[in-house]
Amino acid sequence: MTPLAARFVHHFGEMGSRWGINRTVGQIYALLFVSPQPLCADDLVESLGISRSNASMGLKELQGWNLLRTVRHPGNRRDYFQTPEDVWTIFKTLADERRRREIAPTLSMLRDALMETPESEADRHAQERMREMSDLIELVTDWFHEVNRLSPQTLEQLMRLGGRISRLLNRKPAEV
Amino acid sequence: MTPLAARFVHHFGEMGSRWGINRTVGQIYALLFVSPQPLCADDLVESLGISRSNASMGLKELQGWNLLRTVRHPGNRRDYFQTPEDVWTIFKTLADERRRREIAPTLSMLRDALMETPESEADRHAQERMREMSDLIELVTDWFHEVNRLSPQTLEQLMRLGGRISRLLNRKPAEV
DNA sequence: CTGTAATTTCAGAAATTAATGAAATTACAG
DNA sequence: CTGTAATTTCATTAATTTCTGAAATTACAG
Repeated sequence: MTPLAARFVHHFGEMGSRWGINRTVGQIYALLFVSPQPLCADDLVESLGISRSNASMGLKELQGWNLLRTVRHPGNRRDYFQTPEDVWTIFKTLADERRRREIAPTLSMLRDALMETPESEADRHAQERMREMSDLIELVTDWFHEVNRLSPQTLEQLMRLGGRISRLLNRKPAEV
Repeated sequence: MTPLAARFVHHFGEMGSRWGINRTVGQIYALLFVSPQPLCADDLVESLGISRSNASMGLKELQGWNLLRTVRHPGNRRDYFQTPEDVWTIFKTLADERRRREIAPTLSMLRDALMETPESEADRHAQERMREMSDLIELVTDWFHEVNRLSPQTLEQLMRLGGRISRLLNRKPAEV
């Protein structure tokens, strides 16, 4: 690994805990992301100085996130791994997976709680708050899900528009 | 705490680790969020069965995220805490803080790395990948930042539009 | 098929993170 | 001011998470 790549890999290791992944998983993904060719588990062991089993678990974790592509060479029984070429693909996958793991369970809990008949004034108030949270989360995640289906070009167009979006929205409905 | 509130609080405790906060912090915020009135540290100690020092540290952590409002009653030296009334405010604060903590450091590292002169073909490729990542992150976070400044009404309008946004974007530029 | 290279599993060790209780500090009611 | 209620700090303990090495399993080259 060159010093440049090492800095990148090191940073991903450090940030890992803030992003809800462990150091090794962060480093593995960083290394695969900047690598010019796919790497096998033993490459990771050597470059990152980790155990073979740790490499295996890290790769499995990343595969569970749908963040890896596997490549096989005929006449060689090793698995080689790479990240998707297109960074938008990575971004969308990350967004989808985080929605599934970090938001969907909460939405489901909220829906259940909102079905209950409140037993007291305190419950009534709690349900009101939960309703507000539920509506907001649903609105934001459904929107994100929709927008995530747009083509990278349309998405970029939308992003570049930024806050000027409000001008578009303030036209009269018939125009839209 | 009623069973309904307890379920909500328990869920936030469980999800804490996925969200990058500890169990106690998650539970404190959940309890304050559904509580009809502001609570003091000792209320949290009693309701959550945690130590006084843990309550203090949890509250400090949440204040560091700008997620709490403090209320004081004259003639009483206790601090009372509540969450903002408007869930959009909470959402925006969360988004801003996460950008600052989880994304800004990476962007800064990428900018530094992209200033370096590549020493090899591998470095050249690594920088190309970092450039792609940097551009994407910058585009998305700047956009998010802009959109976060819109009024809750405009924001809701945009969200409700969902994927139909592409129709608006496909008009000829002069119209926009 | 067979032998073995490659991967995975998993129990325990190591490292990290969270929570407690006692002591120190702060801040305000009287 | 003063006394004390309230909060914060911090060293220690507890809990959790991560990592390793050995053993088991898988899968494919020959």
